[in-house]
Amino acid sequence: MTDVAERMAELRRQLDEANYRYFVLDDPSLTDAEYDRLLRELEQLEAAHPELAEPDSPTRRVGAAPAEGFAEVRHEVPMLSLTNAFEVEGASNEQERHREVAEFVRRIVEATGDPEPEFSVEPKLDGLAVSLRYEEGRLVRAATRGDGTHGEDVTANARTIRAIPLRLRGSGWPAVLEVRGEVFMPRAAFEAFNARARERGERPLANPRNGAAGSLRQLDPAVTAARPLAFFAYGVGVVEPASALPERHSLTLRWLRGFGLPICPEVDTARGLEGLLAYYRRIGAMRDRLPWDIDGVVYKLDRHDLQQRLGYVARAPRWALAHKFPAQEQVTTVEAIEVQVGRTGALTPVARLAPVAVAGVTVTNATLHNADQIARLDVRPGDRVVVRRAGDVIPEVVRVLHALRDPSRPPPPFVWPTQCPACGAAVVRAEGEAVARCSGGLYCPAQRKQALVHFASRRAMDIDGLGERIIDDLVEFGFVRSVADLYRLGVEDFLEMKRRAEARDGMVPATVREGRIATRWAEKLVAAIDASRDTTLERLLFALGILQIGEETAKALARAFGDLDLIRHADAIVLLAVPDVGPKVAASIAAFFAETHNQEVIDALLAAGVRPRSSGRVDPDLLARLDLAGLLQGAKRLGAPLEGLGETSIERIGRQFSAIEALRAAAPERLVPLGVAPEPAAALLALLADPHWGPRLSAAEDQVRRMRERAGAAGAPSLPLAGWTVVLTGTLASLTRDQAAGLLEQLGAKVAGSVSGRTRLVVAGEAAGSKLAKARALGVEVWDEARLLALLEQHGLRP
DNA sequence: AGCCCTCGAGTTCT
DNA sequence: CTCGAGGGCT
Repeated sequence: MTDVAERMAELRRQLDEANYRYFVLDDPSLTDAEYDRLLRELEQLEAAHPELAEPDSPTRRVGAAPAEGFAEVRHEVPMLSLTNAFEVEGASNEQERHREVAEFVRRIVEATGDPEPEFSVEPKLDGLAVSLRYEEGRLVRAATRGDGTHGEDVTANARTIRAIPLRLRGSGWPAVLEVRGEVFMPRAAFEAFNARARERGERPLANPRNGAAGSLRQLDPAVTAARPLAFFAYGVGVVEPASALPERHSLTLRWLRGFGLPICPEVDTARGLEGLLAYYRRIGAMRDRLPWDIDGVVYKLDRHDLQQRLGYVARAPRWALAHKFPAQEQVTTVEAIEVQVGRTGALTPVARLAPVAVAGVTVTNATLHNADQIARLDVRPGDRVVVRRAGDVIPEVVRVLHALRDPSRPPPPFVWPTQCPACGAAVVRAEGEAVARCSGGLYCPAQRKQALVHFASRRAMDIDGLGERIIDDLVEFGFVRSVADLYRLGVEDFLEMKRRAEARDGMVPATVREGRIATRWAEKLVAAIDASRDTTLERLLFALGILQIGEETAKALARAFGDLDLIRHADAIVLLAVPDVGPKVAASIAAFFAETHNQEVIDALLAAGVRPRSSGRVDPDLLARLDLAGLLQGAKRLGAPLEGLGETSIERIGRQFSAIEALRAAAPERLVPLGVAPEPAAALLALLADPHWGPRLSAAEDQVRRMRERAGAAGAPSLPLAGWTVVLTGTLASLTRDQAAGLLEQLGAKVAGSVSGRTRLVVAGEAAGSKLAKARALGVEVWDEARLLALLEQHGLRP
């Protein structure tokens, strides 16, 4: 019993503290979810042990006393709080999951005798509740809720909110009307406000709710006026004469709207439990698309006379219920901060979290991105943190609850490692770059493993079943060092690997017990590896894991050269002629192929029977760009010392000379008639004599010559959509987006993800959204699916 | 020289 | 999905 009493005291202390910080200081230390959880625990304990309940318990009041600086206002008709209902986690069916709502409806059915009572339903906005008093149609006072009976006078601030009318419209209003509603900050306004604040170097608001609450409690109304606040009315307080009030809540809202008061557009009515839950689901589904933050929906028995009959429990009406959505933010503890090593050696800090349920899934990890982010958040092992699922998918640490740190023993700050946690190599962070990298390269086991995972992944070599777990073991037991080793593995190798893994994990050797199944598994893997031998050049290029080479650049390279052999021996000068390849990317590719080890791996892959399919045809546009001028231009972009030699000069020189050799043999005087000043001319000839650049340019020229020979005189037939940038939007009926993109590319088009000035065509399927709108705004040509199919048909392509 | 767009890379959980 | 940075256009 003492334990229970202590726990209750602790809960009361925590809740009081949270109230104080939230209501008085506007600096919350707990999330709503955390606060609600503590409050409910205390409620349950008080219900189970009424003798230990205290009259001033946080469960008996809505908020803390008003802060100094605002006059106190007494609410004649108290501003009520609502009973909250939450989803029951892990419930097997709808009824059970919404048990509290079902009980709410059942009680009302019993009390009213109506088997399907009618409710007024509305979204529960996340803002600040206020009461607006209108006398003779004029706004005379605005007050915050405070503790429900005493609030703060915020008239001056409320008057600055444009959504709040200073005078009621029309003439049918009662002599005294108190309007209850929510002041909030629409999401877009919040984003815009913060963007501006950041531009000016001011502190951005933490979230729209705090933005609203903080703004209304500014002592200087000018500050409030600058904040983009909005208001929705959802009820009434004092109404004189009382007879003016309509008979139903839904009619009351309409009545208020008639006076020029904003009402939430999603307000509706619903019948019975099924009607309420349907509304809950409908609003829940559109939650992310709504322009304001909501944390649930509110159900109110529609008829006022029936409301009267049901009455109140403490401060909460029995005729209304707030049905809350599962929390999207939760508080948990950082158990450790670890550093992961990625495929490229990038070091990423990850917070290991005490497991916590956020919007339906259990979260245990959250990325911290990089050192800057850790510094910005000031997150340390042991900290209590607010976790959110960003975009409802990837968990992220929103902020650290620094107030909850024990000031006498603050946790030690996270120290960035100087050595790679996987291989011990030095950690380097290039100047001006956000990421730190392990310098171990392929000697680092973590990088090697990730390189293998990438190689096998779906968009690369697509080796089905070869996931991270298996690759870990293959590397650990020495079966595989490079990607080429995969093609040497047999069924027995996989079985042996599994036996060792099981022995290591101290498991019953299932391989032995379930020999058949294990053998089937190994055979499948070997077959999947075998199947990957038949691949395309672009997939293989992507799979190699060359820094800066993703799917798109791999595709561009494959399309331009049409042959692996040309690419793996190409100089950066030649690579630069590929569209979307600039100096950095070209250098990265050349550096990769300059490594003997990488060339050996490619040889081993080819020897193992990997056959990258490719057109075998050099893109004529590429060759066109690789004339003498193109080569010189490329050398200049790669840092060759050709200051003062402009583009037009290079063009002229290229037209005048047939080849590098001819230029090298030329006297400087021959360049002068071309309009080239003496110094740049000398610089150019010096470059050709330079022991590094001279031979390099000649070699590049040789490469281009070989490519020309290979291309032959035929020349490529031009494709119907060559040079077109096409964007797909909406859902196509007869083919997937990927298929459509593939077919369009076969016609020579470049398929982009978003509409811009460069877009030549938009293909719009069903339910096309913003991209279509933007295309129309920009006057971009728009096709429907039928038109696309007709074009494909015309060129012998079928979905 | 500066801006806009696109691409690459990393991330979570079922 | 989000960030950062590379590439190319104005």
